[in-house]
Amino acid sequence: MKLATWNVNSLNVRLPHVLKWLEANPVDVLCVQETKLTDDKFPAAAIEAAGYQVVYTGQKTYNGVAILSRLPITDVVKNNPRYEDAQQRILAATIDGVRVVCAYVPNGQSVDSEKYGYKLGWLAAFRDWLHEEAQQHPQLAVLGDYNIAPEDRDVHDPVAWAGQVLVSDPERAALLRLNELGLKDAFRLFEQADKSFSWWDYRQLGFRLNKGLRIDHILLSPALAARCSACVIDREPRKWEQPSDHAPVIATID
DNA sequence: ATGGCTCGTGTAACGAGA
Repeated sequence: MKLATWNVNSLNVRLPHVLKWLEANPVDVLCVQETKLTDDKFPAAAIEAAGYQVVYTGQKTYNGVAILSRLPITDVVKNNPRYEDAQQRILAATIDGVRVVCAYVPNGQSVDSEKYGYKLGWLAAFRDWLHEEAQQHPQLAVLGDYNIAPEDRDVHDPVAWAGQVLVSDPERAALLRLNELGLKDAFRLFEQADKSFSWWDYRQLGFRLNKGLRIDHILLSPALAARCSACVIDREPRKWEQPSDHAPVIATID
């Protein structure tokens, strides 16, 4: 079973990229973030024609998440039931015995903004809810755009980024509290090349100079981590015309 | 240097992303 996550930065613009990528990478599950589409505009028919079932929850202009699956999807939950939030950032579903959570963690904008406080509060509530999910579902995978680079090795220039949003200590501590639930970063279960990133700024030749961050993650419960045999970032679609600024991350579960 | 891209909105700049 292959599970993937990809922040597409507008599914309206990126639907052709998603379909092309799925054709070359027929993963079983793809979690998508930043669809930026209300549900009435979601391109469900095109995705189903490609052989995927899909569930989604979106809003106008911002946020929006979806789960695409080749296998039946059951027990769908939209948003964190413990946290009142108008922003559409979470979907959970059970697929082939695995509880899959698709998450778009708030960006935070900057450490001195109100949005940063929202991000930390959101993450605390996310942790509390995942604690329950982990107890109910031993086979738990939490995939998404976390908007946090866990360590300095996940940052192209740790000195320039020190203390900034996506990298700051409180954000990293919030991510560690998810790890304390037993959730492991699938990417770090394996040897990886130095300077492996999942996002590159559109500006200043960010991708060409590999000035990136690793902020998209697949966290696995202990039972799933034990079944995981690979985790990779696919840089290929970042090279395509009109790309998303994020690359997909894929975990293989045996 | 608060710039540099890209997207949605809406049809001109502007907010937001990361």
